[in-house]
Amino acid sequence: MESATAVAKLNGAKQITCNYCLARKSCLISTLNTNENSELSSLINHEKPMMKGQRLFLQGDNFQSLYLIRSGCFKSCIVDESGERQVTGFHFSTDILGIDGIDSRKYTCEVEALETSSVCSLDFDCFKDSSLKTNQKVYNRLLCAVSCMMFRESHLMMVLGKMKAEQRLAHFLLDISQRMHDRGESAHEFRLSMARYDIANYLGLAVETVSRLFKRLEEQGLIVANRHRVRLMDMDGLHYVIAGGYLDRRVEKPLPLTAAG
Amino acid sequence: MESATAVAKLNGAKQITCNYCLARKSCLISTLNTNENSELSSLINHEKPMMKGQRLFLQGDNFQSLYLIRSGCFKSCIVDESGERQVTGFHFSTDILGIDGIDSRKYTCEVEALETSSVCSLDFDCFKDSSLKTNQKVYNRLLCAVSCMMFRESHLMMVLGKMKAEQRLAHFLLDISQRMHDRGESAHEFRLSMARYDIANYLGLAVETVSRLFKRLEEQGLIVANRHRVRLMDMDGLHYVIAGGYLDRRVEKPLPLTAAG
DNA sequence: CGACAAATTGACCCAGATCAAGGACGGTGG
DNA sequence: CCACCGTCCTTGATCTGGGTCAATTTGTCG
Repeated sequence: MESATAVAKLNGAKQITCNYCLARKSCLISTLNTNENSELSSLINHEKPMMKGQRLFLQGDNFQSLYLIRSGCFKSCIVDESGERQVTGFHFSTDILGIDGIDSRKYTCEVEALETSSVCSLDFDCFKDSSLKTNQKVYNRLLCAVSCMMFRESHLMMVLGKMKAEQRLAHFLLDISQRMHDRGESAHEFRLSMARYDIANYLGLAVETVSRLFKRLEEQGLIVANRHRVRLMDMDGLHYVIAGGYLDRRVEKPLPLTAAG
Repeated sequence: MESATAVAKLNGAKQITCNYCLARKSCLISTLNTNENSELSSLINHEKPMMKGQRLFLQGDNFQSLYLIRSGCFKSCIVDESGERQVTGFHFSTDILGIDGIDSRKYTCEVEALETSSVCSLDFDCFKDSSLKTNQKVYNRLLCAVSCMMFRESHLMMVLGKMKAEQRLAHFLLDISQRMHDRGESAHEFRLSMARYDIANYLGLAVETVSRLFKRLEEQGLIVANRHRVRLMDMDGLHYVIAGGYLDRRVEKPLPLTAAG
């Protein structure tokens, strides 16, 4: 309910510096920020933490800032006329939010914190002017980030367009795993902050199906899942599932030997 | 088969100028190009026309240029390990191709002409340096174009994730219609250069389903379709279908009047 | 005109949606 | 600390949209 850009306005949290930011090593602008205390750093607003369920901005809000995720987890979704939501992505530390608003000057999706999270905001116009004038490397990094997101999205189309339910979930898990790894966390065990409902919506499946699939992957010995905690036991196996491998293996029930054998 | 960046190298077609380009009015750099004969214009390479089936670049090719579509129609797709293709988009005049390669310096999808088409190429590094130094408006327009593409893609997720087959096709037709309109062509009647197979793949459906759906939409009096030629008869009706409206109306068979009426 | 690819149409069936009940958690208040 | 409640998750039973297989039909191009 807590609307949107409101967050951007209650800036009194300026005491936080980039120096201890966990996302610093792969932040859009951190590298420059540490070396030369450039004028860019004055554009960064360290917002105060957001609670689970709070929205960073709503679809249709006026675009003003880009947001860099410092910690936590967000989901983005678009809402159609009838109010139906489609989850379009999950976002972790160092991801950039709000790029969709650059062209239309309105955010075209809404973003919600899935757990206690924090972001830095970056007034886009100031950022643009400043980075174009004084530090073009930063502007380039933005473009690279975008290019990278497009790569991710096109692969998601493969998932939604061509894969079966079990493959979709396996892909989803490996994708999260990879992103965790990229952030220096364990690729084998992590927390899934999002609800089953969100995963289902994101993958274009019913919640019940997702639930059954978690069970099935577990029966196949590929993962161990308990609510939000997930451990990947057999990454190769998961890759094999995506490639169309054993679609119905049960680990504990090998086929009984028969006389025919 | 005709590989890739090869096209970029056979540049002897420099005699073509932007002045008569059909895509000029909404080209990434045309506006500047006409006013001041900026140094940007020297970076634009008017490639010679491509034949149907020819590839602009392949997945994995080294990234060097962005391409602006002058005329024609392209499809982009990604290829997985097993060689399966997923169509990720269709592209018309003024669209920009190759953005996906900026980050990784490799094109991450392949692009193929669906009919005789032509493009301009733009060496990205030169373009970047030049536009950052002398004309930042252009660089901004690139970012806007990207932002715009992301908007399109997120909506596509809605289509693939939540919609039923008939809704997907209706959405697809209206999307093409809108883009034709944006380019100054008829929104009500146009040519679909892509094969049914490509549409099916793009929408995550079977070819047979697409075929049946074209028929169904025709029976409902919403469109008239003959192979590659399509006329939208009832745009509101199509919107209604997307919203979940009449899922099985037959136009020529109204319910017979009964005594109960 | 013949041959090959694209599109259509029909018949059948299964993955996954939907409907309907529980069960397990997490937060709140006593 | 426990009891209550609402929400999220799981599990089972049933139904159906659309995938798959197979057979024509229609274009298209040499």
